Amino acid sequence: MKNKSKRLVTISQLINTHEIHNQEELLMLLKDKNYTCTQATLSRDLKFLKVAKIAINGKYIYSILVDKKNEKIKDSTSGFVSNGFIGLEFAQKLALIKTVPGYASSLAMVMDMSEPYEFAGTIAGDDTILIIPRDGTTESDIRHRLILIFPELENRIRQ
Amino acid sequence: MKNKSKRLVTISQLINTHEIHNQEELLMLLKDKNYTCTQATLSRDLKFLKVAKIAINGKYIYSILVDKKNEKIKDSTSGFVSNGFIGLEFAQKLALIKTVPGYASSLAMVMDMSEPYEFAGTIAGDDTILIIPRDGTTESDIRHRLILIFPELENRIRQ
DNA sequence: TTTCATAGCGTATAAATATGCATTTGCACT
DNA sequence: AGTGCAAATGCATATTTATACGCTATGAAA
Repeated sequence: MKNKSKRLVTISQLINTHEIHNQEELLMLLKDKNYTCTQATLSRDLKFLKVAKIAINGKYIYSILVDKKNEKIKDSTSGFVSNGFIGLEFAQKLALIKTVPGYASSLAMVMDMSEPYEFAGTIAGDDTILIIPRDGTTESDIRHRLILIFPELENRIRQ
Repeated sequence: MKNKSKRLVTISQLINTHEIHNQEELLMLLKDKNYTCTQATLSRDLKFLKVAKIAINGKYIYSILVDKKNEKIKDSTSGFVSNGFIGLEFAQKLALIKTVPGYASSLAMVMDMSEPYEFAGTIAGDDTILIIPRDGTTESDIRHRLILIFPELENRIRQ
């Protein structure tokens, strides 16, 4: 169960680093990394990750549109930025992230850059970020999305 | 034979203007425009056009990647007092206005000056304004109020 | 005009993907 | 520990998509 978010992170990494042509192939790659699941689960994962299958010179490969940006951000700043993270809390259908004073806007900026569907918008103060979830988005959806953006915070984001 | 290129153009237009969930649906839309072909042909066309099927909001829709980016670029360049306005959205009974980075507070200030009854309050970040509607205020009320404040944005505010 | 070569496409079907349903698992709360 | 819930997942299958194969139409070259 709590394997899911790790698997999602792994999948998005694999997709960014490999040419994956179908879900069977992805299944194998995951098996190599000691994740066992079925094609059905992958289908659901790919849906969640907004992975697209697209033709590139005659072949179909998977690609993550939004998370490609993520990758770039992560490379440079994410590790540093997420230092400011203190905690996540939900109230009135809204998500609130507490940060070290001064860190809120940079954290929010990183979050916004990948334009996650689940976030209708975010507003950052000095030490608090307010995330307004899109209607229909669950607390769990928000958590998963945040883990994708900040994998290193998984333990603290997971419920 | 030379019908193909026309069809391809039509297809890409349809994809940019409709939410198409599968090739059957596209087939129907094409039939409406007097193109007759089979699913097999569409599959080849979509491959050629590098169209991707991607999950948005729980549904799968086709999208042409390059054109999506263009759209985003277009959105953030217009010219008026309401310069920075990018978009309006409702979530969790709140209204969210997206602006060009840096523009949120000036836009919010303009809105606040007329002290609209419908707004219990507004909070501006860097590129997002959160409007908290008074209890009993509907989405439609908010839209009308915003149109009064920014008449030039009517098309983009009206649902 | 005849002959090739090739692009375009339909048919049938293979391959790939999505999903309804049932089951299991983990968690919160007694 | 026991109960109830919701998330996670597998299984089986429906749905969707890709493609092998063969036919036709078109144009180029002889």
